[in-house]
Amino acid sequence: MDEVFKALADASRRALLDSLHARNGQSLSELCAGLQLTRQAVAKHLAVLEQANLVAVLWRGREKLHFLNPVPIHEIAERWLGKYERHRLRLLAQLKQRLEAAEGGTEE
Amino acid sequence: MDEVFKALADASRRALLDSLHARNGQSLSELCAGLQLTRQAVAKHLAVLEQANLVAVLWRGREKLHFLNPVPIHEIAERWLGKYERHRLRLLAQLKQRLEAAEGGTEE
DNA sequence: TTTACATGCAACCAATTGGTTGCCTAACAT
DNA sequence: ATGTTAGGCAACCAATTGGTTGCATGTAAA
Repeated sequence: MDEVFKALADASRRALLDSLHARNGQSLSELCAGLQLTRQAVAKHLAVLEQANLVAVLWRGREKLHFLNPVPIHEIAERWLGKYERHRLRLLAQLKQRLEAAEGGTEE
Repeated sequence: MDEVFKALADASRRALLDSLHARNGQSLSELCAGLQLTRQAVAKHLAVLEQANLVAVLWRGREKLHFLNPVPIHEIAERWLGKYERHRLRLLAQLKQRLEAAEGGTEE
């Protein structure tokens, strides 16, 4: 669990997760495109994500395909949010979403 | 949002959140007990948590009381769980299971 | 077989980070 | 007024981390 948090702490790694979300099962070289990083750097990041069980890999020939695993992320919330709190916060988030949709603001 | 991930990346800081989750509104000195760290180290960690809006502060006299703010944590879950839908999550879990089975299943 | 492609491994470097020590300020208590 | 308690600020150090370059390995294509 410790490794999940460390894996998520880096913006490049979160970008990799985003990329995999957009298109799952990409190879290392494919993931390199658009990230202006060395292949080796990306490979290191992917290794961290694998270690944290956030990414699963499948070898096909000489290609290493990467797949997302969102399960550990879900487990994070379980730690500090009580059951009722979770429900309450979900309602708040939905309200916030609707308000932002009405204003057109998209923010990270 | 970036600061939330970095704040959560450290085990001591997560322990502080755990402590606040167990008993909310503790002062700095109270939070120091049990963490075998210097007061200054704990103060630094709390500053990071404040910066990330994971902890809210209330001054009472010369004491600084700390409160856990669960909203950013919830937003993390909302983000990734919203993006990566649940049914794909199950497919991936199954895929990973099959991969590990085919690989010889060396468990850690 | 030869060539090109996809990835792994290792050494190395700079920047960040977690932690310490030392000193300073502010609010109580006596 | 004086001492004590709660906390802040700054300099410094060691360990970690993100990134690079260079070379090695395995797989597919010509």
